[in-house]
Amino acid sequence: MILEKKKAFQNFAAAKGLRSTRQRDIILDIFLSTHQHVSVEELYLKIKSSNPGIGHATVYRTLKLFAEAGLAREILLHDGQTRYEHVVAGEHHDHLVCTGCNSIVEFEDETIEKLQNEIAARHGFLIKNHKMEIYGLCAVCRN
Amino acid sequence: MILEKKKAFQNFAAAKGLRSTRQRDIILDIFLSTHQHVSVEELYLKIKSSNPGIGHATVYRTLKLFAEAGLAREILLHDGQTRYEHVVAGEHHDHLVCTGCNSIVEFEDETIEKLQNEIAARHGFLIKNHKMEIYGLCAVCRN
DNA sequence: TATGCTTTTGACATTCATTTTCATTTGACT
DNA sequence: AGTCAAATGAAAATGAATGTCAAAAGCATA
Ligand SMILES: [Mn+2]
Ligand SMILES: [Mn+2]
Ligand SMILES: [Zn+2]
Ligand SMILES: [Zn+2]
Repeated sequence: MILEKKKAFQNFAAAKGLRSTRQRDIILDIFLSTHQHVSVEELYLKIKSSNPGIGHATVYRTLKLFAEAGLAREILLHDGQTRYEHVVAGEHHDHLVCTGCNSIVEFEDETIEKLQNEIAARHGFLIKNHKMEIYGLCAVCRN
Repeated sequence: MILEKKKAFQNFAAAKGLRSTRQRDIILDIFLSTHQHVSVEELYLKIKSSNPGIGHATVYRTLKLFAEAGLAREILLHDGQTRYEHVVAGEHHDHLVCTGCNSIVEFEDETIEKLQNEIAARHGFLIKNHKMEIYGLCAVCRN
């Protein structure tokens, strides 16, 4: 799965005429080894610990590339930090976010997705993407 | 309706021991006279034109109060600006956002709201709020 | 392997929304 | 009027993200 993603990025890079660089390899490795919903800063720090040379700007730039390549999805929750999560081909999910402990639970709901399409159609919208987040307290934090 | 909101803020302020100030009155008046989904900056400029003395910080602080008082809802779209919209008691809606012309269409969907509650319950979450935005091109911009 | 051209990088500066600071002003109560 | 905490606003600070640009690195070609 990790190999597939590396392959996918290689293909994307080749198609776009991007060069293969040590930095991009490292950042991809570390991103793929990371849990879901990493903030750019978290990732940057993790990268720095093994590769002190890599700069802030490069991490930002490279994550945008991953998103463009379809490997990563940008997530904007309400903490002022951009996060990225792994994209699993053909899958989609939304998020339950605990405002107590910041944990995130993922969920999928076919019916909601279908209703979203209907709503968009009814208003003549052509959907590009959507976001849906439910904020509240998780089972642990509500007590 | 405007009077009710002013009353509601008075009550909120009284309950919280907040003082009644000229600035808060002005900001509330202008907020209530404003169309939906105003950015803080837009509101600030509108306020300044009639009341040059009022500061940036006060507008930010006061809008947060309105949100806390239940008069306003903070809306974070993806343009880096915080917006506020009017809250109509007992009503809730979500947004279709056109990435072409930045227009916003509001919609309500009972079924989706119900499904959200079920999902949260299934995961033991206590919902505080949620956001759902569908991004795409409106009927005009898709052509 | 060396050359030449172009992309990429990273240190640093910059931007921009929002928050903080803090001296001054103001509201509310006596 | 006097007291005092709350509120204000100008200016500075913050912090995420982006822009700049000289130096470094990739890659095609000789
Ligand atoms: Mn996720
Ligand atoms: Mn709205
Ligand atoms: Zn929690
Ligand atoms: Zn449009």
